[in-house]
Amino acid sequence: MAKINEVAAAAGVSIGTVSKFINKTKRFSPDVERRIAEAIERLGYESNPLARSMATGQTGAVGVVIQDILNPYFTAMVKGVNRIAQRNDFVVLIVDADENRKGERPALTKLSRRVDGLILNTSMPDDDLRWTASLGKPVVAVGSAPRDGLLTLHSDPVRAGEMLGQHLLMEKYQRFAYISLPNARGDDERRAGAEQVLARAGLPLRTFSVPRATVADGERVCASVMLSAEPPDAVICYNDMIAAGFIKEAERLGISIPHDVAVCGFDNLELGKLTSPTLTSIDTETERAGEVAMTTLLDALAGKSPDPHTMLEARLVVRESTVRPRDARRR
Amino acid sequence: MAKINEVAAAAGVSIGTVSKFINKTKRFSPDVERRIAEAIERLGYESNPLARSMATGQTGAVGVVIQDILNPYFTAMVKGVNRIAQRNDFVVLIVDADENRKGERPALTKLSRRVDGLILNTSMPDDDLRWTASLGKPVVAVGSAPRDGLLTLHSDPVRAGEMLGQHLLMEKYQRFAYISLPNARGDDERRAGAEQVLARAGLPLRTFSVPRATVADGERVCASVMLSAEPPDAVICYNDMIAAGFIKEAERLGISIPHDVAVCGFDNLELGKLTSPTLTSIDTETERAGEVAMTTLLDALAGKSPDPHTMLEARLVVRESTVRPRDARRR
DNA sequence: CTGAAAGCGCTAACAT
DNA sequence: ATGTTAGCGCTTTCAG
Repeated sequence: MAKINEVAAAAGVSIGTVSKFINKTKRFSPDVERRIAEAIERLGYESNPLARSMATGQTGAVGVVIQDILNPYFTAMVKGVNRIAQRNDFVVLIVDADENRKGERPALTKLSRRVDGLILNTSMPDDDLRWTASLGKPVVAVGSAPRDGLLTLHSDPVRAGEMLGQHLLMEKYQRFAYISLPNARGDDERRAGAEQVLARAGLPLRTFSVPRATVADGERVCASVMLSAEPPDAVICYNDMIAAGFIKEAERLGISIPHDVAVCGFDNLELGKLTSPTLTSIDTETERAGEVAMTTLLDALAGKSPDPHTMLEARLVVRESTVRPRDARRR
Repeated sequence: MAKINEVAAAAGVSIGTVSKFINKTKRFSPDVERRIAEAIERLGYESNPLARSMATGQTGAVGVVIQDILNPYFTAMVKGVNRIAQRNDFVVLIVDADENRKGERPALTKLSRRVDGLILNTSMPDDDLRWTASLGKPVVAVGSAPRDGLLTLHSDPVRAGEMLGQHLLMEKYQRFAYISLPNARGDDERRAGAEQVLARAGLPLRTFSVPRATVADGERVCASVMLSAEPPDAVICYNDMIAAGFIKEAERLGISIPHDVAVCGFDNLELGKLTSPTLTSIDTETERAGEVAMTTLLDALAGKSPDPHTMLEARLVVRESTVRPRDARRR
């Protein structure tokens, strides 16, 4: 691979001139420019990004940390990030937190040395999150409440929980359960939102929990929730993965949705359109969130001081899993 | 952030000594080692990976190019790659080919400068694929037939098509259709495999096609396939995304699966367990493929010359979408 | 067993 | 308008 000095030699100019030409940081006489361009072309020269980073202190890379790449919620965000990144000639470095052996901090420290900024979408203890500000690079925390020193981007999870609760009340459900993913980001808030709305109607919310946000865990929890003395007639799941598993297992158990029980989740994943019945959920425009996160980061890197805290509006997406046919509801 | 010279100064040794100590490339007297360790600890020193790369020519990064990060097939592979990468202190750089504006070659050239090796899982013209060998870095092509100059990893797509065809024949289906994704990797082979098996039974295979491998496209094609003069009673889709969409739309159209038509796909995505009926598919152990790809790459980087061409066994996973209840089949 | 110094390829401030 | 040169932070050969 040709180096800048070879190009300079071939074009009969100095190495500095080539550098300036490449970075468009200075113009030269048409003759010189032509010679350089021609040399670059002929040698197939491409500037070495590492050497460039070394000299400029900028990497042209961003780090994205997500909880689990198998969860479409996270990949949707990555899609958005990727789109904006590639458009701006940035490269994205991805870390799957679930696969990370050695705690968050060491991993983040290592990662941060290789990138200009970070986008975080994980359930990370509050302490760790706050600590990231000390990395000396801009970080966008997706799904986190506003916080000094960080750029954040989120949609109100309490509000989302309320929407689901309110919707279920309007559909005349009576006995509510919440499937929690303890310690996950937004878990408490989603639950609290639903709980508040139900409490206002004088109705309690029972909580169950699963260890991971997977379809398999949703399946596993279904029987223990539904085959009990007083099963709920409406269950709100921490996310759509769990909800989808729950629905599938209910089908196997001969439990009819939404006739026997309503089921809903959060994130509005595409798989919610594939289940039978289709899944009611909360849409948070995840892909767009990724775009916004990356745009915000780029602005910060460009010294534009963007809005530090962006709030995205959540939307209730009602599908079959929570809506009883008219006559059934009347009983 | 502390630099190596500060550590050296603090420990009262030379900068070279610190470097050797860090890289365990040489041992020193207990006293010196203690002093260095202590200085590193106290200053919170971490070696700058960029400078290190500059000096060694190694980046500790791999590039992964996938077709579409929204397709779980690709993310499953990335999961596997990520696992092995993180275990070996490698970082992964991801590129979504669908979001890539400027052709494959420029994008790959740029990417390759930042990494030690590449893992490719895209549908790329054969020419381009062959060309990647000239990048001067090891590349693992997942899902590609063996090819000189490249490391490859794939499971026989013709065989996979055969399995599905044979299975459908055994279930006594008669009128077959294939939903193709033209130019996609393995499309021709999957189709050919099925076609051969059916031809042996004297049965033809009609081909339809979709522009993208998405659920939405599967939904869209369903009506035009099924609401025609002589609709098929068994359809093989290029992948599970298309198949899942097809199934969902069939449900809406009042077409019963597998009673009216059998549907199957490739990749054995998790969403195939969520549809109703559940989806018959071909499992290619995608996540493991990612692990193997990364392991192979690491071996190549370590100069171990691994098996250049690995073949993974595909497996037929029969679910509800292709199996008629006994009595229905007897008619 | 430890130190000095020459690079890795490029940028940017300073000369000319 | 173009050239010179001192770094960027680290590794590694070669001396001592």
